[in-house]
Amino acid sequence: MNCNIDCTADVLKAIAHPTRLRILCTLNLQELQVQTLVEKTGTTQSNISQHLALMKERKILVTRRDANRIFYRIRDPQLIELIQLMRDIYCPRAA
Amino acid sequence: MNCNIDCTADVLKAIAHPTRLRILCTLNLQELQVQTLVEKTGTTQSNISQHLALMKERKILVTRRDANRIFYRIRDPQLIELIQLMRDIYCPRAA
DNA sequence: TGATAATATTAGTGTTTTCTAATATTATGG
DNA sequence: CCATAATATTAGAAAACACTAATATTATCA
Repeated sequence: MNCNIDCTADVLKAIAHPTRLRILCTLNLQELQVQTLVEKTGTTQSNISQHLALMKERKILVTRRDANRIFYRIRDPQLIELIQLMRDIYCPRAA
Repeated sequence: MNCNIDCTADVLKAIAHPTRLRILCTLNLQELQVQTLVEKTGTTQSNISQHLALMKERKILVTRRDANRIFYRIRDPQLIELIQLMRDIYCPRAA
């Protein structure tokens, strides 16, 4: 009956934000550098960097450094399925 | 590539709260009246009522009236599986 | 009908989150 | 070493959220 409530709520909160969801959907199964995510999401570098840090802290994302670039990717690919399932149930596509 | 970002984020946000998650885990597959949820979660009636309303608005919960009691249940049972999967991936049990 | 039980709503306040702007850090190549 | 590119950090203001306390609504039953 223990649902690890606080921890689970914390992780959910970390993905429950439009910009962070957009980052996750953009990443999908590939790894991308910060600059690419900035361009694709249309917000500032600082803003993206903060959202990335938040998700990295919670082990949602992992990084790899290559020279002075940092590549981010989703640690557990199941997360994408989870998000899509949530969308299918609660946000059915219009037209 | 469309993830229905804003809608999905909104639903996720609605479940990403310790009290609301506790309500969902308490409900699980049964229906319960408000008073029962108040007792099991240990917060105030007003507080529970507000959280319930929020989840009902987003179609996460549905209600049934019986006399002057309102019974709440989770609309889509898959949600429970989703939450448990999230917990398994990100919040592995200690001990 | 009037008292009571169950639930919902509202208003206000305190806390948390989010964003922006400025600045710092790290690594590279010339 | 210096200029530059890529990323991270910080501080502060604005917005969103959550809680409490008080009150309203709805339905029952004596």
